[in-house]
Amino acid sequence: MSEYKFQEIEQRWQEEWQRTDAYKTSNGSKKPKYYVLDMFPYPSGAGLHVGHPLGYIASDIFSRYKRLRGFNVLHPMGFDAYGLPAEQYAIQTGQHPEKTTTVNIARYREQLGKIGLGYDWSRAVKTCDPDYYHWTQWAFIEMFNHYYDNRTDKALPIANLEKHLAQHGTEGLDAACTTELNLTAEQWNAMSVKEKSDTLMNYRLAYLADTKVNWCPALGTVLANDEVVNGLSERGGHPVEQRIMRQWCLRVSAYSQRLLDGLERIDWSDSIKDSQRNWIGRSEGAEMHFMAKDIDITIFTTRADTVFGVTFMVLAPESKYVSMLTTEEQHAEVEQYLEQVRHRTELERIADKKVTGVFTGSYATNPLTGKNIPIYVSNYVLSGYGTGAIMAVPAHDSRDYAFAKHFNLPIIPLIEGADVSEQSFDAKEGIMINSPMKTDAADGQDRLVLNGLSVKEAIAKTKEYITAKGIGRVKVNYRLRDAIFSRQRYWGEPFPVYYKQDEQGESYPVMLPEECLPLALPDVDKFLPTADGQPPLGNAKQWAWDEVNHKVVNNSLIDHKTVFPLELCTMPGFAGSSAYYLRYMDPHNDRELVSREADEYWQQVDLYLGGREHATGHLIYSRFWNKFLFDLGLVCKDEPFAKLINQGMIQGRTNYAYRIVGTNKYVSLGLKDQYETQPIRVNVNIVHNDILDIDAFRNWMPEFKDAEFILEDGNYVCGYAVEKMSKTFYNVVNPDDIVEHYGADTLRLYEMFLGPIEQSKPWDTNGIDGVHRFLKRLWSMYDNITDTEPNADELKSLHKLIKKVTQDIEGFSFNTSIPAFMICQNELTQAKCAKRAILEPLLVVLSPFAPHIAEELWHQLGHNTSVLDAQWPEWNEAYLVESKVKYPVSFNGKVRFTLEVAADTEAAEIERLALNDPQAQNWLAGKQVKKVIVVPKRIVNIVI
RNA sequence: GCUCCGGUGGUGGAAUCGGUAGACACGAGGGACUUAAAAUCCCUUGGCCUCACGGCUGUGCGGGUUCAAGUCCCGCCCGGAGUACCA
Repeated sequence: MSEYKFQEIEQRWQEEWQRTDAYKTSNGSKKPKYYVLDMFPYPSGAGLHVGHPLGYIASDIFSRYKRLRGFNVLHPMGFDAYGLPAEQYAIQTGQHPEKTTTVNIARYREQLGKIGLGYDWSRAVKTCDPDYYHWTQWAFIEMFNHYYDNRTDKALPIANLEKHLAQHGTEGLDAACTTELNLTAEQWNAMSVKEKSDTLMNYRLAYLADTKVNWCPALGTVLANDEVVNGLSERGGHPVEQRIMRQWCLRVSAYSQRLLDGLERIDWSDSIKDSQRNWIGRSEGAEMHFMAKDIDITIFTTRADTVFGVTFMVLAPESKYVSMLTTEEQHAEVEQYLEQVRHRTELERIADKKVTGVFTGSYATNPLTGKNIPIYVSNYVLSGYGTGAIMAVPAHDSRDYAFAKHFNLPIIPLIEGADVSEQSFDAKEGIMINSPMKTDAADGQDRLVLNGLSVKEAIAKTKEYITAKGIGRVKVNYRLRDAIFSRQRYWGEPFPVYYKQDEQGESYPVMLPEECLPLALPDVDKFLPTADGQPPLGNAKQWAWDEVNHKVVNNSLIDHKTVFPLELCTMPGFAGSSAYYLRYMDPHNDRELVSREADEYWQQVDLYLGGREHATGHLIYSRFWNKFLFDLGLVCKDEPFAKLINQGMIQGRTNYAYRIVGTNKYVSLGLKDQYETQPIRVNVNIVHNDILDIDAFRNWMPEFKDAEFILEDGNYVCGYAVEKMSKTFYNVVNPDDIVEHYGADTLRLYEMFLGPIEQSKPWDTNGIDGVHRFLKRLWSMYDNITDTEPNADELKSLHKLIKKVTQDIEGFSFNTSIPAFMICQNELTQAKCAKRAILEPLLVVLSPFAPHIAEELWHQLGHNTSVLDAQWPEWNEAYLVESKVKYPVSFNGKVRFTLEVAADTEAAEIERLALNDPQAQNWLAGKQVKKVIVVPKRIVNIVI
């Protein structure tokens, strides 16, 4: 019996596949296409751990399956090469991030290759490659040159807008914008270059604006909302504070509704669609106008029905109304409050739920009751949502309630039975009362009366009323904010932007001509910000744009006439990852992002695999970016990813040893309660099945050199806990080690066997031997192959397997295929079967999971073409069926039979077969059959 | 708080449309081979009762629908994930 030499087999086939370009995909093919994509990794210095390949293995299985099914499969891989760790490393060591990144990428490719993942590396992209970011910069320029037209619901050239403004001003314009403008054509035409530039910024899809940003002092850069978690930076966990800065932004919010609607048409998990819906945060409500003397304060509310319970108003500290409404007497107090708010970091704001606020001194008139109500400023109102001003209804909003209690403001309940003595009644249900209130002036005509209506009816009626009276209008609001696109970092895509000055010396941005792209990232001697606080690109000496000669020149030549300074910020991480899936379709095209032919051939990603942590980041930005390119007519699908699967995270399984306090003695898990112990994390790589390798432990670190042990049954048993996989917990398992020990095929099978792909689970090698044994047994089956015709049992076993595996792969539940292989193998071993007609198709269905062993055995069976190009076998239902009664069970006066019959057998036929079966008749002997119930799945219940 | 997902043996997890609950694997126990060990193979393995045949019970808890419920419905408990002054 020959030995299963997996190392030799795997190395040989990996080299062979590489030599023959086995995974190269062509764009022109008569076969139907299928595009499988993994979220490309950031190549970190730590290399891959066993958690990373989970999704890659799954997508690899799926691509191989699709290929065997006759599809032309695109399965590329690349690298999201810009990122903070390489830059932080550069700051510490002076090593150029490009160098670090190149080394890390080489390491990743080697590791991925060892797992036998079949990527077409000729299509690989990396985001830091100028040939790649050429198209990131290009897309940015296009966004700058477009605005969003709400009428046609698409992006249009900014030139159209300029023409409109020149002819009609803002009259008749319905475009996504930062603030609603009211301009006449004359006003527009009279503007200076700089003024026009500023005005257009209000509409451009990529625009420069002073915005409140998340500033992270430790990282020296701003962060997008999705990069801030609980007031700390996602990377590094540093505190983040609010600052007003001039930044490039993308008008993602213009696409809110389309991003929402698109979710209906794509096959993503409910949970991730839900996250996106939540993040976009559509809410239907009403805008209403409250007058404070001659100042019109517009508010947004979803509870128009509660307008009779408004007892005060609140403005966000950043609201433009604050300065307009603050009275002389209140001025000092308001200023002090604003100052206090300004100095708080995001984290402090989240942690501190204390009610704060200040009275402006002004009053507004409730447009429905005519009553005067005080206007406050408080940071519980956000400037970025709605209009930055609210009508406060303390009886029915918990935040307003807390504020009213604190400042002793009246609380008027508006819903029958609502007890508001202790807390507000926030539920949107009940019958309205006090609307209008008894104290309201009775003008007798056309008044809004809500009493007796349900909340829902009252909202509708109020909206109708305020619209008719011109007090307000129906309005939809979105929580989704525009993406801040500038980062004060070195290691990112440079903006293709330079700054000119007008006659007054005011600067405004100008895009580089598209034919001058890519604008390459310049060299710097230091990766830190400059002494005067400029971003790291401020250190570059060659960073000025010669407008005449179209080239980057030395900064000393800047004269603001023909040579201008270039933008010092770089783009954020999501810039490069937003359209990379398009580039794989046509990676070497130097004239466009993707050719029309390539785009029309590949269309969109059919299957996308990645972690769910990108739900509100990358997966929103990509959809936005793609929709924009779709509007421009450059891509043919308005959604980038037809189907999305989120693989779960593999957590670490940390092993613990228990040191007896104050000694260098360690007690086994089962005995530890007899001592006072202190748990110590042990390197998982010196523990097998929770049993510690004592010699390895002594050699692990000097402090354990003389360690003594109290054993149970001759072994030292470790405890365990599930934690994040991390170097500091000594629980990182490197896939290379597993590959060396068990082989790539075992690793692949085992990762799939661990559980459902979408579920997070700890890495636990305790079961890996079982999977490895399966492969060894399988290997030994191929020692004696005969050409004998298979019998019915063998065919049934094989076809059961084909059916199961086919359905599993289609349904993406690979974990249940592994048992199917084991069962089949078990059945065949019992049948002493080594028949070619059985084992050949078996190899084909196994090959996506364990490609190396399948390829080796395939060749041993005499094939001289790769198993990659075999044909996926179809199962034959006829082999699976025998008509016989199984499992007669009696209970509660019934006899139940399961019949194995063909799937399309009629109910009457099933009943006949059941009653005529000899085994069934034996059971029914001497009993009166009262009723026969035939239910789906060929189950027969006979009531006696 | 809100939204979503989940709760099945000692463990990871199976169970398609409501139809034999616990597949498969690990672990554990027993056995074969071996001087011995490793490797390999075989048997047992939810709980309770029984020499056995077999029976009872059992999918977080309490109800319900159904010939039939891990699965569907109602009400709880517990765990996980996401999100949060979003008016």
